[in-house]
Amino acid sequence: MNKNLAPIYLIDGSSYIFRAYYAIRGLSNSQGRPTNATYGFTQMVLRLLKDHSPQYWAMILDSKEPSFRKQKYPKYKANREVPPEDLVPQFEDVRRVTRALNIPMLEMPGFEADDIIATLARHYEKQKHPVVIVSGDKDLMQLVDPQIYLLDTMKDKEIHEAEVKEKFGVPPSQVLDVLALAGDSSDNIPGVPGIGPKTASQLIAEYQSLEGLYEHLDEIKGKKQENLKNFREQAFLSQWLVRLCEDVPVETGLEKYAYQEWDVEACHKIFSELEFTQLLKNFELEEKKEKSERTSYQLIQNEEAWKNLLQKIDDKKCMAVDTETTSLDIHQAQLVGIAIALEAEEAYYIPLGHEVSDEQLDLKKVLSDLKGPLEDPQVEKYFQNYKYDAGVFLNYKISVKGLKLDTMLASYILDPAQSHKLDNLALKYLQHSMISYQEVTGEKKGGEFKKVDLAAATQYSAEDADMTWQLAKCFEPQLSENDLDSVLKEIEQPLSEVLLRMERHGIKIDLAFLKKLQKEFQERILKKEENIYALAGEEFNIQSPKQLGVILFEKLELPILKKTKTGPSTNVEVLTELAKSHALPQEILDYRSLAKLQSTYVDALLQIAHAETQRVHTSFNQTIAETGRLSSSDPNLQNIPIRSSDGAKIRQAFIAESGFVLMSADYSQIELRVLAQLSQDPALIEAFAEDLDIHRLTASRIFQVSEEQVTANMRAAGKTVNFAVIYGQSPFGLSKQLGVSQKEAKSYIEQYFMQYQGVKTYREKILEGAKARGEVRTLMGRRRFVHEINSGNFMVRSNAERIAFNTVIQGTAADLIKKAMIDLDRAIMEQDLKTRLLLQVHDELVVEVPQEEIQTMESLLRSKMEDVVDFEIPLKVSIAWGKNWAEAHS
DNA sequence: GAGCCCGCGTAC
DNA sequence: GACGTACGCGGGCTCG
Repeated sequence: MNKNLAPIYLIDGSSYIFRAYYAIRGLSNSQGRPTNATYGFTQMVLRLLKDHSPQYWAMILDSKEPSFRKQKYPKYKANREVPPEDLVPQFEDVRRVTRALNIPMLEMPGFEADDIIATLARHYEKQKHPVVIVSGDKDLMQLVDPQIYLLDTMKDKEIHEAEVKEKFGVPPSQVLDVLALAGDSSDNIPGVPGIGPKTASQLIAEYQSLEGLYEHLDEIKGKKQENLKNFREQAFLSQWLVRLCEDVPVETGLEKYAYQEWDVEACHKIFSELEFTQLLKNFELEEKKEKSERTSYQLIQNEEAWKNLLQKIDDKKCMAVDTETTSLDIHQAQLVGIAIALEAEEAYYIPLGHEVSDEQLDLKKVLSDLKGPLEDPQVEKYFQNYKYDAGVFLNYKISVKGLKLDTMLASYILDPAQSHKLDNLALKYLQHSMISYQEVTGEKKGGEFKKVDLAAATQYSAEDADMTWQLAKCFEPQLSENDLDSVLKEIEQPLSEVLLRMERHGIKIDLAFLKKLQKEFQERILKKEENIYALAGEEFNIQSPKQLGVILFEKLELPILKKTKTGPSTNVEVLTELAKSHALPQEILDYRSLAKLQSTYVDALLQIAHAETQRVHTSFNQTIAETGRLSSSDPNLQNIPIRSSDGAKIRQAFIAESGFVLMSADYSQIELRVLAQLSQDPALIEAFAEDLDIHRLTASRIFQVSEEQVTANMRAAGKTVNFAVIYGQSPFGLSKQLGVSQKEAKSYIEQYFMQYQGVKTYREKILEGAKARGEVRTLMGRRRFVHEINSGNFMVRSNAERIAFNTVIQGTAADLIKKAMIDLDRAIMEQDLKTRLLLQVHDELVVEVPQEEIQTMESLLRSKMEDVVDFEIPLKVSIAWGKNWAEAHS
């Protein structure tokens, strides 16, 4: 191939439309217009453009008119005659996209796309101009030669002569006859009965061609010969059908296929119509520069401008605020600048720490001027992620008050499943595509904002504040229309202030103890490792399920009990079973649990604890869990081990400051109590009213024995079933967990609902409401959409039903503890106590209490948690304390 | 080397 | 296919 010339790319558009249609299912815009094929097609073209930047190209499509093949042989492609109903309108969309992208488009009545491709390919081949056929279609492989190859963009594969030979066993020139002989049921190419692709390849490889084969028909044995003889005509008809026409009357001047820039306006129009939002975003990058010049954000660089801005803030008493800092880690973050919006499209940027020679106001001066309004609750504020910006200001001893609305929290409350990032929200709710941080810092990653020049920084940062303002104005009516005001204003927003304090305070780690533990674990891990290598007879990476699989299932020939997507499973369940027949699996299990504790907890905590203070500062994420729970990360302190004895050692490393204790308050069975209250099931209500052992009660009811007759095993089963109900577990899942038959598990579930009729009707009521409204709500009005609840697919629907029911229970429990945190925090502030809230673990609060406040806090925790709502069902809290977290569990 | 998915395991 | 909600580790693959 002549590598000095830019090849011409001939795109087999029609085949891509079909491939995209079948590969992507169920994509449509909000009007229900199908877009799957168009989307896949467009993606392919853009990918081609990005990866190969063709200088010459053409989009070749099938004509709507029947081809010459069809006229001679009506059955040809008969089963493809009527394309699926939801594909039909997409043919025109594909043409519009092609026109918008300014790709030369070719179609010719009476010919198929393949014929046009063959014509052009042969034409340029003769001129020694390289050709790339963009297609995965095997019929086109007959065209491959030194000057021509196929590019399958979906598989990202180039098909040259060698690949063709590998696939068909013959060179490209003979592919035609292999295809003819083998036939193709999807195109109604008859071929010869009894001869498939394999046999066809062999025969053509041996006799070079169809003609050659028939000359030597006598050499073929048995049934094959008979079929070849009987279907000779059909074989040559097939050959005619498969052979591509190479003289379609099309334009061949190369200049006609030269690349041209796309039509931005047309692209914008069609992509908006089809709602290709991601693509739109790319296109809007183009327009953005103009736009950002139009909206004039103001750079505040001198005293006069600053005084003016302060005056305006004082007049309006309402602003959106955003900070730029040196780090996302709040403990490192130093201010680089502050952006303030006072109206839609009216925003200001105050640079304070840029590394430029331009004039900047003095940081101290600006902060001392701004402290008043920021701390004034009468000056209303909008933030995107208040917790972060307020934390930054707290680094400068400014305690922000007057949070009116946090757009991130509002987004979470409106739809917890959506993205809550500012740029995504601006695109979705304001149809505005924002400048990205990367664009502004001009670096792939880790770009530093303080190095950005002031003009660019103003455009970027003021836009953040502007969008925050505009989104807040957009969300306010939506929140009240959907009765979501109170959960935002009374739960999430106040909570974010509590969480900010918790995160900043952190929890103390006994580093010396943890280092000893690290050493102990390390030694035990090494010993296990030696045992494992001895038992396996070789060294391998124990942490690689793949390598472990080879040892267990190939070398030792242990049975494969379960498979994952990628190979045999080696999880606890499997290894526990295998441990009965071999010593190695148990050793692996022991190794794994130690290695897990070591890497996930011991190493990580030592790594992340601040050396001077010995404290770790988790992030409590408020907008992640779709049920309304919090999540914790960096590090995650909501999954510190408790069950195993080694795991519990890790809890000992969480300690109180000297003179303090750690106190933990646990809600007892909060979710079951919520279930009892919401369902009003009489048996559950009575059980909790009398403080019975609920798991024992459930056991006695599902096993139909008296409570005294319930054994420890039965109680354990009762407990499992109680949880199974909350999670919506199926008989299959329950049976696996309990180790009983599916039939048995099914009877437990049935018994449960029989015995607790109130729960049964309540569940039905929730599902009914969910089906009618497409959403569920918690006690405090927190909403979660469950669109899939009306799906025709059993599995999808069942999943939605589990989500619906579980969300009401789990989410209500989350509401309760969140409210308790707010109440508790308020009481601590009002009474000016030294106690600090440190952690929340879904149904548990951990506080650090000075010795002299132990009694006070025990009763305060109890009252704030137990009295958080007025239920008929009593809420019960168990409290314990000690010098570390392990001791703080009773 | 960064970024992502997978398998696995920890919590409630 | 089968239990709701999370986070994060190490392995291993892809891509630049």
